[in-house]
Amino acid sequence: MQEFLERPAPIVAREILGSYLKRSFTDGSTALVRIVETEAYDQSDVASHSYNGITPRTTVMFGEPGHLYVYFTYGMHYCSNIVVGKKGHGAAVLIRAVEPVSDPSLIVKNRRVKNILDLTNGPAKLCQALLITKELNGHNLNNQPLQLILEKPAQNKDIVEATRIGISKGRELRWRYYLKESDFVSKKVKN
DNA sequence: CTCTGGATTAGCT
DNA sequence: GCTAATCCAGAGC
Repeated sequence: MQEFLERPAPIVAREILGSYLKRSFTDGSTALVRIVETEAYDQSDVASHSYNGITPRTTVMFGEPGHLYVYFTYGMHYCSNIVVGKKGHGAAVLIRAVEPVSDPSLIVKNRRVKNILDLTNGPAKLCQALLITKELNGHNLNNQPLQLILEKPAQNKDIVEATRIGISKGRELRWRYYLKESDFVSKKVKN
């Protein structure tokens, strides 16, 4: 786990597609989801929160890989990242979309959605569905109540590489990755 | 201290 | 396609 995560963010972002997150809720239920879309950020990248070095917010990003970096944005949303790279590198992988593996009804109650496909197909949506808030900022993903379960990397032919979404700087980097066959990807590249 | 803009989303036109 | 919702981190003074 540590070795896998200690590599550069774009590599981990690509290879972590298909891995699982397991969320345990306080009522005893658990939800299993599969990561289908990610973006990479690191300190050399103007779009990254870590670009200007360690601040109160980015301390977690500069800490141990395998921990969760949760940030609050647009006055109402949380987004989740997995800290990657060696300690001190300030790199992370934003989880942009997951798809439910276990019974979706366990998490659908956390969000009001008409279409099941809208349940977890965005970085803030999946945080809402899995009840991820700043309380979990800095959480070690080896532990309850949120665990990362690594799987073998997907094949290149199943992965699409694209530009990142929602940023104004750093548009030239193609650091977004998603699984071509997933219906839960937030936004696919047009053909 | 003040100001700016954001790794978004839902709902409406 | 457009925009309101709604807060706070970070920068500049």
